Amino acid sequence: MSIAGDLIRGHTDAIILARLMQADSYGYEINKIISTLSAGRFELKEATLYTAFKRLEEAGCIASYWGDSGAGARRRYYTITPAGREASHRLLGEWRETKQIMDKLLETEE
Amino acid sequence: MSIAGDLIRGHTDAIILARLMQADSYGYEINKIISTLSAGRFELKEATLYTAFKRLEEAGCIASYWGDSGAGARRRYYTITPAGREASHRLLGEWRETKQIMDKLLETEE
DNA sequence: TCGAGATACCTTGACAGCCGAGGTATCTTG
DNA sequence: CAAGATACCTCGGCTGTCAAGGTATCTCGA
Repeated sequence: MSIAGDLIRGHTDAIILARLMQADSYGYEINKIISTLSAGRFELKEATLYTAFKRLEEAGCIASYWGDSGAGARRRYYTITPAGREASHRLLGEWRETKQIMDKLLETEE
Repeated sequence: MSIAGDLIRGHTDAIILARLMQADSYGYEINKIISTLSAGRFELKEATLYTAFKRLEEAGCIASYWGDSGAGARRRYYTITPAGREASHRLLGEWRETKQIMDKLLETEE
C-alpha cells in the first residue's frame, strides 16, 4: 500500500458510510470501489473492513441482510440506518474540519 | 477534544516535523502552537507528544539538546535533521494525496 | 518565607484500530 | 472435477493514543 494504513485510520467508518449513502453494498464490492476510486492507493484490508462492519452494526449505524449473488458466493449486504446517516453527516463535517486544520499545520508557505 | 485523536493518528509526525521545519522548539511550546493554530480543536496529549519525539529521534529525524528556559523549568529543544527534512517533505506529499483521495471517497456530490 | 500556580518533562498500563495469516464456502469454466 | 474468482470471517500481534500519575524549576503574592 502506498498510503500507510494509519493515515486513513479513523476515516474508515466515514468511507464505508459514505459508500452506503449511495446504495446498499457488500464487503467485497465496497473494497473494490475504494480501491478503484483511489486508483489503488487506498486499500482497506479485509480484516479491517469486517472489523469495521461489525463495529458499525453494533453501533446501529448499518444493518445487514443476506442477498443473492449474481455470480460467486453468497453476499451479506449492508444498508445504512437513520443513525448511520447522521453519523455519516457528522463524520463528513469532521473530515472537512480536519482538512482545514491540517492544512494550517502543514502548509506553511502561503 | 472535539476532533478525535484517531483522526490525526498517522499525522502526528508530519505535524511535529512541519513545526520543526520552521524553527527549533520544545514539547510544551509545540503543543501550544498546535492548539493555537487549530483554535483548540486539535490537542496532542503530552504522552502522545513525547512518544512521538522518542520515535522520531530514534528514527534519526530529529535531534535534541537541553536549552535554557526564559522562565520555568528546563527545556529539551528539538531540531530537525536532514533525514527529518526528507521525511517532512514526504509526509506533506502523502497528506496532499490523502486529502485528494478522501475527497473522492467522501464528497459524493460534484 | 512559603505555598500556589505556571512551566516543563517523563513513564506506565490500558485500549482500540489495522492487518498478516489463515480458514471456509460457493459458483463458473475448461 | 480441478482451478480460479467471488465472498465472508477469525485470531493474534503490532502500533499509536491517552488517562493517570510523577518529578523538578521558577515566579509571584500574601
